[in-house]
Amino acid sequence: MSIQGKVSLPVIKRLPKYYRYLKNLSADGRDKISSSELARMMGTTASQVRQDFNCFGGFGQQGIGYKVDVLLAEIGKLLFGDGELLPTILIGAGRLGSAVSSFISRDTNGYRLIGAFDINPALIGHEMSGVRILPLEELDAFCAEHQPAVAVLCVPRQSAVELAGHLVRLGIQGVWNFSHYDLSVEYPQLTVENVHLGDSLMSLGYRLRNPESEHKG
Amino acid sequence: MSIQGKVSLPVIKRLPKYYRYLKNLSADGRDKISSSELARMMGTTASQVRQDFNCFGGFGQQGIGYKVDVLLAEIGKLLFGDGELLPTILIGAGRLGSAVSSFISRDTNGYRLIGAFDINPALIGHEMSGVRILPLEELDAFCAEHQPAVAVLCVPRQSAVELAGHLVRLGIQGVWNFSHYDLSVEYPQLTVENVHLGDSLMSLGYRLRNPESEHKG
DNA sequence: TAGATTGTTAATCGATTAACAATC
DNA sequence: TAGATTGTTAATCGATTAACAATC
Repeated sequence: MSIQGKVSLPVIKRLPKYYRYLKNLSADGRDKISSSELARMMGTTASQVRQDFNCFGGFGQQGIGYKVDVLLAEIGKLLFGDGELLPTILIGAGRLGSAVSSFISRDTNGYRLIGAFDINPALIGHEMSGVRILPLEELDAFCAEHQPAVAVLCVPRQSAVELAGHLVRLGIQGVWNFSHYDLSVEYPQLTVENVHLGDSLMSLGYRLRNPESEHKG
Repeated sequence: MSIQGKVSLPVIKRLPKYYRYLKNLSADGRDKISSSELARMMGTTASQVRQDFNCFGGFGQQGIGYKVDVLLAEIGKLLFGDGELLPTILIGAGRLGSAVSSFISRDTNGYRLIGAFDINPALIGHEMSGVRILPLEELDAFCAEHQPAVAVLCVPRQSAVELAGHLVRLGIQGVWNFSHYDLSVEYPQLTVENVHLGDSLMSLGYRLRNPESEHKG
């Protein structure tokens, strides 16, 4: 329930996955689930499921299992806080930015998209996922007024570095970074999620070209 | 140089990152680099850099360091093979698909986008990153003729599961999966890279709401 | 009570880091 | 030769898995 201060990153990264599976179970009308069944569904072990849930305080019932709605509520509370949505801005409203903006408003909880920015005059003034696209020059004034907590960067890699420095000075706490640049190295004062789309595809290719799981001593 | 059969996933996932940094060094005209300097730049340790490089056979020079172009060539060869590009199709040519298609052709090596598919009549026939968008009905015939190795799925989560099963039967070896569904659980015969955009953002939010790195015993 | 399943501690496993001899 | 830096083995660290007593 309350944070023990000792939750490791691997566990945190699994929380959204638990949340997705529990959402599905809930939609299917299931009210109880055991660690072993959940583990089987998710491709992990019952031990890990129980270990993970116990980082936050056991909300299962011995001999019975876990109540789906209790788990959903507890993990939801952990992920999204107590209802207060994090004000979020998006910078770079091109194709990627546009796609990601709909994730923010549709596929995640815990965030509220309050502004979008671009330098392309052709995009400025248009609406995207419920907000109007503003010119980048208005970023400072906007942040001074609305105090966003999170910035989602969908800009080319070069721009990302300077922009991150600027965002730090504007009081941004977290960045979701789509550029091919590791912002966390240069800006440890930010909470950064580096998402390098090309990297994933490259490592997939490596694994395809070097199959290790088959007929090999 | 040749694969020892014992390269762990964490190492593989770091290869593209090494590749990016080495590309930058090369562009800056650097010809040599030590493990410690590379580590400092990337936010890791010299030990890890050397350990990683030695999974594939040492291509450094004791007392001197590593030659940037040698590293680039070796890691490039590991990631992309010996020049043969993996034929790749993309399914779902909406905003996300459109954004990702440009990554495939611009920001990665080792892949060749040979086809794109969608069910939306408004998109069919249009060009996207150098290929024409075809109706999904033509997928089977297309695969029979061109034998793609990789499929990039940018479709809603429901569609992804059935589609993956279908792709397996069509002989696809790897899937880059953007849907909110863990294909690797249901299709272990596929090499899958699950990219759940919402998940990243959720765990970023958790970390923002639970700062652990500051004034705490 | 008996069966099931959690909470939690202990054992294992694997990845990262440190150390140092080899060598350029 | 002396200094630097790799290759590689050993030590540490952390995460996952196994085991089992507690308990519904």
